[in-house]
Amino acid sequence: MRYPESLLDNVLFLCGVINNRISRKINHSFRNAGIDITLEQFAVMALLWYKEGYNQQEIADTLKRDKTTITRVLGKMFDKNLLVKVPDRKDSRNNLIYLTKLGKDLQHKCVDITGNQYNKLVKDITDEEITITLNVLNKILRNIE
Amino acid sequence: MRYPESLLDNVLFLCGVINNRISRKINHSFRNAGIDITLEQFAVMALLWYKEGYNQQEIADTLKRDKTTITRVLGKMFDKNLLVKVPDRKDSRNNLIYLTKLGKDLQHKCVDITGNQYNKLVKDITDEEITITLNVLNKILRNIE
DNA sequence: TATTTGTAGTTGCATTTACAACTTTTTAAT
DNA sequence: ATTAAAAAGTTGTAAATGCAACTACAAATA
Repeated sequence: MRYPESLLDNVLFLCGVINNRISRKINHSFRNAGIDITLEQFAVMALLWYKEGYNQQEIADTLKRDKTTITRVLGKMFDKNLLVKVPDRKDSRNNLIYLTKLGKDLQHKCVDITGNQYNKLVKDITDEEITITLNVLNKILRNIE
Repeated sequence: MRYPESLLDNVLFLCGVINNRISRKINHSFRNAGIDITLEQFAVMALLWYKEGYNQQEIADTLKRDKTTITRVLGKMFDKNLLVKVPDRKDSRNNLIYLTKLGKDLQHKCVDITGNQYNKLVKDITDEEITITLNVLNKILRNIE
């Protein structure tokens, strides 16, 4: 039994706060660079970096969000002409998602920005520490499910 | 330069996902126990466990949320008669926040539930691993600010 | 003392998030 | 072959979240 006394000794609290703070920070960086996109929207673009043509459910599963969340995030990205939705001929339930030219251009700019931020965040942390942390967080994630 | 390739090798992604999943899980536990409260509302109650009479800004600072967020979370808790807002005589800008009888009763039930959940989440993780993880997360948090 | 600056709180607006309930389409089972 | 079950997507509703702009009050300064 080791229930933490202080919030900053609580892994779960820290995860929540880091999540909020990072979102704000990166959203800010995007805006400063004149890029009208949010971190959540970027997460979709980052996925499509490796492979295009996912359907919405696959995107939801990979990003570990509810599919209704993805419906709405994608909706905003369609409106901004970053993505297109192509009906799947083989299974008409699926929407396959592709980047537009505009989406691809933005993707590159955003990856630069987030890569930069990431390096700032993990400075003065050793590779070993990161490895252990990743391990612990993945264990916690498995323990939730 | 070590920008992670997979999402599950990304501390920031993991923090976000863990945050979402935990919220859902604990909100579910509360609902199953017949408690009409959310994790965020519980966070406020947990704070007041140690000391009552915080003002809203202090609550926001401690929970690392914007004060507008706190205004609204508290609003829902006032509606449910969990908290009361007392004007500060010494500085009439402040609202001092106190638990009601109902709030205190719920507080106890909720602490049991979250304590239980916490122990499940960190099972098969050593104290040393937790310590390192806390250290890393706190470093990241400082690097954001 | 009067004015400026700072702090606490609220409201309008937008985004992300999920659950419940629904439609449409596909797959499985009887 | 018809029915039942599962899967993909959307919409309604609600909570948490933050930013911008605002009011009200307090503190500092000129």
